[in-house]
Amino acid sequence: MRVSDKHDKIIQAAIKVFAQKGFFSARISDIAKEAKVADGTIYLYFNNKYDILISIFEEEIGKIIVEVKNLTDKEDDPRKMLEIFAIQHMKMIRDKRNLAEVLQMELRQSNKFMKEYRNTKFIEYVDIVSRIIHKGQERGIFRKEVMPGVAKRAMFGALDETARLWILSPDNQYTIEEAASQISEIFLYGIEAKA
Amino acid sequence: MRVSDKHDKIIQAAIKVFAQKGFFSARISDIAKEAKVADGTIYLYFNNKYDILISIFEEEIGKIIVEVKNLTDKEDDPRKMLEIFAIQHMKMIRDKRNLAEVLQMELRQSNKFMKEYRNTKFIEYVDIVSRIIHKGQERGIFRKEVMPGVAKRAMFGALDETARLWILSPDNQYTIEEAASQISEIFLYGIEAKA
DNA sequence: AAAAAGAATGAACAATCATTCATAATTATA
DNA sequence: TATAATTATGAATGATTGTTCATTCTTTTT
Repeated sequence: MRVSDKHDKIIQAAIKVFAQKGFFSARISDIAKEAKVADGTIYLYFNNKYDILISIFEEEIGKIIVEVKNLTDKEDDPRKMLEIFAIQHMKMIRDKRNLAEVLQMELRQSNKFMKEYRNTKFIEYVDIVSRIIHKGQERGIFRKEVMPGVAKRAMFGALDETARLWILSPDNQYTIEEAASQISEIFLYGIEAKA
Repeated sequence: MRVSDKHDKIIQAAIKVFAQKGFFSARISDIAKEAKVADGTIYLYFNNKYDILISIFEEEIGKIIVEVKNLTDKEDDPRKMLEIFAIQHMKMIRDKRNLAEVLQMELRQSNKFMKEYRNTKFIEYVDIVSRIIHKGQERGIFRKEVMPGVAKRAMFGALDETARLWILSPDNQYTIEEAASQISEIFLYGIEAKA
């Protein structure tokens, strides 16, 4: 087994365990068990428990950013781009539910216990929305009065919260795609310049 | 000093400490120190650490619900009601920042470690939005195609995420009131029936 | 095949804290 | 004022668990 395989096995196990129990309640021994590895082995690949979490942020968000950027960049119309972002974000959450839970839960309180760590990857991700909105405003498609800083957060928050509750009770009235297109529609009507 | 005073002193201290450190990193001794009380005294008023957190949820959210309900109920127009909710929510976060942090951070991961606890108070709060949207749809002010379940979450999520980042860096371009009215405007344009 | 290097193991360690409880201080009652 | 009842204290306890490291297993090199 290649070294990198074990690194990844631990990461994948940690995503699962963190998602189930949360960072603090998760035990190193839980992760080790899930990864089918001895407790001590984890410390051959990571410095400590935090380091595992940070690695999840860095590596896994990195992959998502690339994916979503590629897809939105294929479009030129900011309206379409916004819709694609919404749908991709939601699909990602559906397909990588454990990862999504870790990101959503721990991201929010990460600044509590990792004072020094700034999650630049995450900022980069949200800024995809920011740039789409900016582009739309430059072209006169979106209203100028809308503050881009507010709109991007609002858009992301709307998607994220909807996704969060969808995770908690997936036996829902609507599919994740329906939710995504509803939200992007609301935002498009909400921010586009009147004809 | 009346008994209830000490109960409240501990709650207020806990809000402060939980906001600063997060639930897990907060020590009972930190709370005791902040409340100017012995460690053991806390256990005369609360069963355990979780119990303090749950009490914060129950008691403090309860107060907020009453406030916001009273204010929105003074209005009859769903459009106005939505705006009032947005502004009140944001103002609350500005004025009770510590409380807001605790609610936002811990609420999200509370289901990870408190399996049995369902935060009915919180659901009640978000349902204020839900009912406003429903009302608007009944009157034909808001589009029927908008799914109320999605819209309420999207609205709440937008407010909450914007507030969250505002808390993290309050040296912002915009005031919390500006953000609130922007978001309610986006949503109103987004969901209202075309003339 | 023997020796060296590299990986993996998991029991043991040490530090951390939530919680308890014997004792003390305060307040109420007789 | 004496006694009982209530409230508060904080040192000690005990359970938990992240991390270490002596040892074993595996692979590579000579």
